Amino acid sequence: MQYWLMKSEPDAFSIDDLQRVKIEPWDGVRNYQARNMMRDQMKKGDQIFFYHSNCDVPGIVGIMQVEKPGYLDHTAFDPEAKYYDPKSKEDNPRWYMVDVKFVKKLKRTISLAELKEQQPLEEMALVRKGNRLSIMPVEKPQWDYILSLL
DNA sequence: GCCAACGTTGGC
DNA sequence: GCCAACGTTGGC
Repeated sequence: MQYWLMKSEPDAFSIDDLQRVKIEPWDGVRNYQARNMMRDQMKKGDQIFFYHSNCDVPGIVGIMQVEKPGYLDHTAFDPEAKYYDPKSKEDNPRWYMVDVKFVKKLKRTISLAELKEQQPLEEMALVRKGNRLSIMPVEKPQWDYILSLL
């Protein structure tokens, strides 16, 4: 069992959206590090923090889990799609995604500001300056510590 | 292989 | 809306 954190802009797709649809293909990721984690490392049942970025109060808002491990992100082949990538070919696909499933919404947002105050979390990529990775692994002790803040 | 230019992310 | 920090692209 591994633990992860995935970012989404709530204007585009929020924890409430996930609660409504239950299962969502996490498409549109166009970053190689994130791609590699989805394609090679994420397993069904892995637990994931849902993080709201680019909003009034950025932070962790819920928990989801991997429902379907890495598979082709077909939206890269579609010229009409927002994240169309003409360099991703069907015979040599470049991008992958996973399906995620709603687990729960936290009773409050654990804000980035609060996370930055936590000494046990200072090694987390999330709180490091300039971090832009939209998917990152979370260590089990960090996962437990964050939940203990609730 | 270097690096300038450009585009994107995301906090503030 | 600004801008720092990155990642990508493409000329050389």
